[in-house]
Amino acid sequence: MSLSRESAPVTMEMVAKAAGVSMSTVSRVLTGTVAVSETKRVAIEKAIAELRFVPSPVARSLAKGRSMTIGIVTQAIDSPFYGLAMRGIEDELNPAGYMPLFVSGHWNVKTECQCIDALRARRVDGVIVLTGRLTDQALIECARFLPTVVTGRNLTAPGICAMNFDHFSGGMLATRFLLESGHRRIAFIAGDPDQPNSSERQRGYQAALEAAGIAFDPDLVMPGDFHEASGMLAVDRLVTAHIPFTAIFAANDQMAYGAALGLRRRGLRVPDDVSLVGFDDLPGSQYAAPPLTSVRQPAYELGQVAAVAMLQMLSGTIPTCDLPPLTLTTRESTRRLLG
Amino acid sequence: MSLSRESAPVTMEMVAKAAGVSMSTVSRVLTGTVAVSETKRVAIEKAIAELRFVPSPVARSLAKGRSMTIGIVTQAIDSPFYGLAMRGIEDELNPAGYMPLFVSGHWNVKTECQCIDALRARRVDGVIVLTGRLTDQALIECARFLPTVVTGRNLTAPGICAMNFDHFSGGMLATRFLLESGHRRIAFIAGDPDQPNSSERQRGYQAALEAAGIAFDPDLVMPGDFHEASGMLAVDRLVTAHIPFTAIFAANDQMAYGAALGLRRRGLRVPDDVSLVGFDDLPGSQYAAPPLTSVRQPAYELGQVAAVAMLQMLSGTIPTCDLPPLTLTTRESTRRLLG
DNA sequence: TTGTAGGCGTTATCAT
DNA sequence: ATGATAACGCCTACAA
Repeated sequence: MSLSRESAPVTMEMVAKAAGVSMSTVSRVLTGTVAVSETKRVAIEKAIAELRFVPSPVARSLAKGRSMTIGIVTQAIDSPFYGLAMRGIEDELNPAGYMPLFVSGHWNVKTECQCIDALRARRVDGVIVLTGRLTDQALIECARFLPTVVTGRNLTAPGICAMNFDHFSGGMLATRFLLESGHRRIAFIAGDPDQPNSSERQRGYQAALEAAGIAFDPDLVMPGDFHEASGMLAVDRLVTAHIPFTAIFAANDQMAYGAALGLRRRGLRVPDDVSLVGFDDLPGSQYAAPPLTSVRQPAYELGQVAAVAMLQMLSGTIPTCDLPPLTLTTRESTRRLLG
Repeated sequence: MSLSRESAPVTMEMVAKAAGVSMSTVSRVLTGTVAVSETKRVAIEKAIAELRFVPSPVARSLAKGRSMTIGIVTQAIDSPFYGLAMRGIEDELNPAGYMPLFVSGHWNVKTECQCIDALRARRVDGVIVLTGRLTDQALIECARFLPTVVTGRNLTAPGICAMNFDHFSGGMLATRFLLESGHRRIAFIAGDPDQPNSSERQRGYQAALEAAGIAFDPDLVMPGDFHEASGMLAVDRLVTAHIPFTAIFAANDQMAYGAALGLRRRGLRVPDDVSLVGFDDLPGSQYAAPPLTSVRQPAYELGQVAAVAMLQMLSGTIPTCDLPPLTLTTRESTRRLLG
């Protein structure tokens, strides 16, 4: 296994020698800043091709002070939701010559801070923070050094571009749909209260009830943490406490999956006995059994918009931080309640 | 938005000046290679802390020729299966001071090649390829320059550490379980034939049938591509063609989800009418409706083992490429067929 | 248009 | 133990 690998990479100096020119000239055709005589250019390009020379971004970074790398603080590299956003970022950044550097904050303020430090140490040219629990202050501090875009919160500060979906409206959307389907006893499974938009969704739920003239019943609100198990537990509690309900609105799809399983365990069918609505519209929701009605958060587009905004900041133009409105994807987990 | 950001980062030179020593000495306490007098050490450490100095990995890379970065060629940054592996990699690499650099090959040979080129250009210290469609030759070529570990295939070559689960055994495991549960008409939904281990799983299926003395019926084998839709389509075809079956073994969980939906659409219940087994045991399978019986591939552990192997190669020791055997996780999607 | 020289922020090799 | 000094590979004035 102790293999002697290929020697040092081809350098610009070798190219210059092969083409019979100076390194500066090579550098010029590489960067394309200044005109170079046709004859030398072809000679250099030939040498580059023959030697299979690739300029070192490391050296380039050191010389220019830019790394062509954007740091992305995601919460978990295996998150189904942020995975899509990462993909959107990737798809926008790569064509622009930038490379995303993904690090995971794990919904932990301290870890997220370390992520940002690590990214700054790596000399990234900008930072995109996908939600997380960082304080606004920490982000403002980050923006003092680097162009910063953050999703999942509203924040106006110099050097920061924040973008957020309207989770309140999303909460209303789902609840209103259930109300219009004839449901009156709608349980709500809340998300992790420590996460930014969790309570917004609940506020939307309550607002929709109020608008429909339905009294808010706190017994119908179950705590949750955005994971499947908490959705299942919520159903258990509801049933055990003999609290009547004909529909459930879970603050995210994962909890809805858990709730579906909980209902199944109790012999309750979806949607025949209970209608179920989630939030996020994860890719898997399309193939859940039954396919889940959910408030769609276009995560891929979120990533794209975030990346474009970063590119704009980098090029000195004013970033556009506008996100599309949330929509409801109706599938088979909900049904009209016949009066 | 045109904010004037903080000026250039603190350099070692500034630390040296502040501590009244030379840059070399600062470098020494940083790298900890050579002894430094106690008095100077504290002075330097004090200066580092006060100036909040962080050494530049970029400059360090240039000087040392190592970037402390490992390139990871994953197939999709949002893949549920490889997401777990990436997490395992991350969790092993970070404590060792290395940072993973994730790029996506999208199951496309050309893209994967570009990924490797991009990683080499970024001067990563090693490459981990998560499966993919690269030719063995391409990997051997890669290994000429960088320590390379690859998952999902068996390959013995200098400088390469390959690791793979025993998909044949996995296929047998699932099929044997169904056979032992009394099933005789077991349909198989195949995976993408272009992916390395796809046919291995099918071979295991056939071998198990043979071992049980059951004639292999090609009508029971449906083509698939590892995506949900193809699982659903397979069920459609099976039912439409009036091919009798009491169980389905899908070559991965995603197709099993699709199959479950297809069965549901046809009014067939799982597991009452049809038992269903998947392959991978994705996190979501635990909360599928019903929870899915599946051949468990410990993806997180795979990532860990791959990362450890890389670390071992980097440190010059012989890497261990052994993976745990595949196991079967039995859940509610399968039932004993009463004879 | 082209080449020379200096700098980017570290580490490593020398002397001392 | 410490301090100059030369790499590391590239970019960019500056000069020609």
